[in-house]
Amino acid sequence: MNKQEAMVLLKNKGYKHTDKREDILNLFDRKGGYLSAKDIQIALKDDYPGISFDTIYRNLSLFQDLMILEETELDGEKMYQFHCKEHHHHHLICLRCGKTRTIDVCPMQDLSQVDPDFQVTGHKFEIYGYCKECRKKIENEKKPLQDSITVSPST
Amino acid sequence: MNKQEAMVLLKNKGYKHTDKREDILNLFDRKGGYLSAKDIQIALKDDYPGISFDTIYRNLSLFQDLMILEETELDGEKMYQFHCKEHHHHHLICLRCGKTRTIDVCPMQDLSQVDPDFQVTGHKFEIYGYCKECRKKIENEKKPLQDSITVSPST
DNA sequence: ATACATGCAAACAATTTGCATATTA
DNA sequence: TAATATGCAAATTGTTTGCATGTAT
Repeated sequence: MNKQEAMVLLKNKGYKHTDKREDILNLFDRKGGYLSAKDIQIALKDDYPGISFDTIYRNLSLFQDLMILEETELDGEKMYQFHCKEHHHHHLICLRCGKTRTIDVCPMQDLSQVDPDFQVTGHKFEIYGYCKECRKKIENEKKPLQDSITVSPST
Repeated sequence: MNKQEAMVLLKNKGYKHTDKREDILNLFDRKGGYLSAKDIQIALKDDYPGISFDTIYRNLSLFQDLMILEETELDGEKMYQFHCKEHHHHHLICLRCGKTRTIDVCPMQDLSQVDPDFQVTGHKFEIYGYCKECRKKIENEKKPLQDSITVSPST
């Protein structure tokens, strides 16, 4: 799913076009990763200084109902990204920027016989860490400190 | 970790013995699965009608700090169970009763080379569903309805 | 007696809702 | 204009905190 498809879907379903709605979808299109309600509020602050969380939440939950977005919960916060209906997969999730990278391996494939008495209804497999870009940024933030350490290499 | 060990640990660390603390640990010992703060409050209602959530939360978070309990987040609620430090593993989690069953398979073992640029710091793999006991209970709840359906098998 | 534990009330953060108003089709 | 979207304010839920009091050591 992407912004274009989402806009068409909304129109077909009779939902109205609004700038905020479009811009929220734009954010997801540009970002290509998970965003929280707060992320959206911050990102739209310039264009819509007074945008209310109600609107954001209402739209997120509408988008979720329409399968435009999919949700996960990260550290107590709901995060959304475009729904990928093409095939079942999981994600690497960057804890700093929220960007995700698809991994096609699903651990369930190897687990057909874990426990025949347990009726499986769902599963969650997520890998957390830091993406290449964020690793660089983290390194740069550390630099000044690291230098002073590197100067005195041993005791 | 179990109640006995936890009590010893608490004493050694200088924390005081209280009935509530012990009974909370008893709950985890008896249950052997995830419990939420609310679960605990309900379970202790008879013995401590006025038990406050503060106390429950404070103890849960103390227990977590001391590695007595481990936490997961299920549907926006924090859930706790005894911490298993013996070996890395994952869980089948019953969505009805919270009981867990260990599975020793870890999908990370097969994923050494997913993305060399992504620095992995953690992962989550949980399988959700219904345990044997809860499946039975769910069946029984459905029974009356099922009977009336079974009487007229076809059109 | 002293330190730690608890209850109370209040604060918090994330999210949701009712209702009046504003906006799109 | 008719239906949908938004803002406002207030409610809800899960959780945390300050402070006075209570209790285990």
